[in-house]
Amino acid sequence: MNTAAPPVKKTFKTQMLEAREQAITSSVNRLLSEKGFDAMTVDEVAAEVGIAKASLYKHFSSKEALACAAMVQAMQKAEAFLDGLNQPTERNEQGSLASTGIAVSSPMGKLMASTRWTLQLKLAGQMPTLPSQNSSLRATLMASRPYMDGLMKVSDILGAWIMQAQKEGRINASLPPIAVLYTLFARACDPVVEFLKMSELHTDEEIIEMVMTTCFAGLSARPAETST
Amino acid sequence: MNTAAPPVKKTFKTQMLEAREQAITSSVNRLLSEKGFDAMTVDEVAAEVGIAKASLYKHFSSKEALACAAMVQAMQKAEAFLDGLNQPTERNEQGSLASTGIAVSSPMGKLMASTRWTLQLKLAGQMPTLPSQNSSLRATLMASRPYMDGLMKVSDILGAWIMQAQKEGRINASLPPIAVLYTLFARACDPVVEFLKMSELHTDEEIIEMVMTTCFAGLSARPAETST
DNA sequence: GTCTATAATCAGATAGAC
DNA sequence: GTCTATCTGATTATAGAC
Repeated sequence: MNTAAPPVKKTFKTQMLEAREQAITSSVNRLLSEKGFDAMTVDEVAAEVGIAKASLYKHFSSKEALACAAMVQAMQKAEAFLDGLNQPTERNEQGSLASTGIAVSSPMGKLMASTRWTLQLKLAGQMPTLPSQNSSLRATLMASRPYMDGLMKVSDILGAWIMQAQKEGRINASLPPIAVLYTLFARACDPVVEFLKMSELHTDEEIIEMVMTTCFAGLSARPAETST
Repeated sequence: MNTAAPPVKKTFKTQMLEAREQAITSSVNRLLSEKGFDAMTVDEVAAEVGIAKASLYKHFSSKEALACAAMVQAMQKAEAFLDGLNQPTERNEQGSLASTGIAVSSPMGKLMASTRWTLQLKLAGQMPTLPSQNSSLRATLMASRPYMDGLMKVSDILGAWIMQAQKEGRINASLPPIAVLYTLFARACDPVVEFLKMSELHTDEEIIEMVMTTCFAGLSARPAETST
């Protein structure tokens, strides 16, 4: 069948389009991470991408849609990472987290790896922070199928790990899974990371370790853990 | 001496002024807590207070100054609360926190009481949330003596408790005190509280207990605590 | 689809009467 | 000090040529 030719051309044009849009969402992602939705202006986005503002609006119908696309992309990246943790690779199967007896392949290990990944992304300035309060963006996100789909998939994966980790006695079983889930999500916009970064007293790795500690072990001193 | 009369009148006028400004900061406080600095408009503030926008500007020179006044007030309230915990009242001396052996009068007990108070205020919609990213407001706050004074006093009090609690083996001594301080401050803008509140699955008290648990005990299951 | 130029809107701030 | 009415600037969004 020679129906192959037209699709090829279409694919090329589509690829060009997607590459441009990819460049846009990438810039939006950075700006969103740096200053947040309200402080980010469409002019800045256009300037950073290197195209005219009007051209932006040919790709995205509003500032909210722009931010939404970036959030969707971030969500899909997260989903891909979580899926990767569920793939039994050699690294995942054999690794164990430093100074704990927790295997990377265990539900608890995956939760910790996910959290660490989130913090790394945030410190690298690649984690778009949605203002928990802004309503116009929230409305757009809630109405976006791709975003909500991604959010649900991520929630499902994490939720399953949380419940497994609770059964295995790793996560405090007295906490509702939803509370654990929200607490993990909240690491994506934890101001402690920024504050510690601004203080310039610690390396990124140290900051991550500290936040991981407060997140999983809490502020209280821990009695010696029972060996595993 | 009959120099008493003029001061009386002046005091009265001052009181009127302060009462009005108190009403303004109170409204700002509520709006700041509800929607944040960016989403809050000066028109809304004027409407809620019940005066014209121009009148607002007779009291405060800018939107930032408006928010700053509210933040200062909140900070002073916090300072007063912390001071109260340091006063040896009967309640403080004898109380002990439910289901733990931690005395309210101990440094750890005071830290937990402070955190609980913060969460209660937040749930009551009385905790003005400063956007960690907004720069114009941050600049104003940094330049405000009353705010910075309050911030430092609060930080000093909490910092002292933190170091004492670390010496007593209550707070994880491997965490830098500043990281602990930031982590406690962050409870004032913890999105987990809002998320859980929105889910409508839990009472305010339950939400507070969950956040207190994740904050101090962490997400991980804890082995049986050594008795105290 | 990209551009320049411009419209439209909204919100912070002010003028000037009372 | 408070008001109404207005200014000003910034920002989102679009018109129309190419």
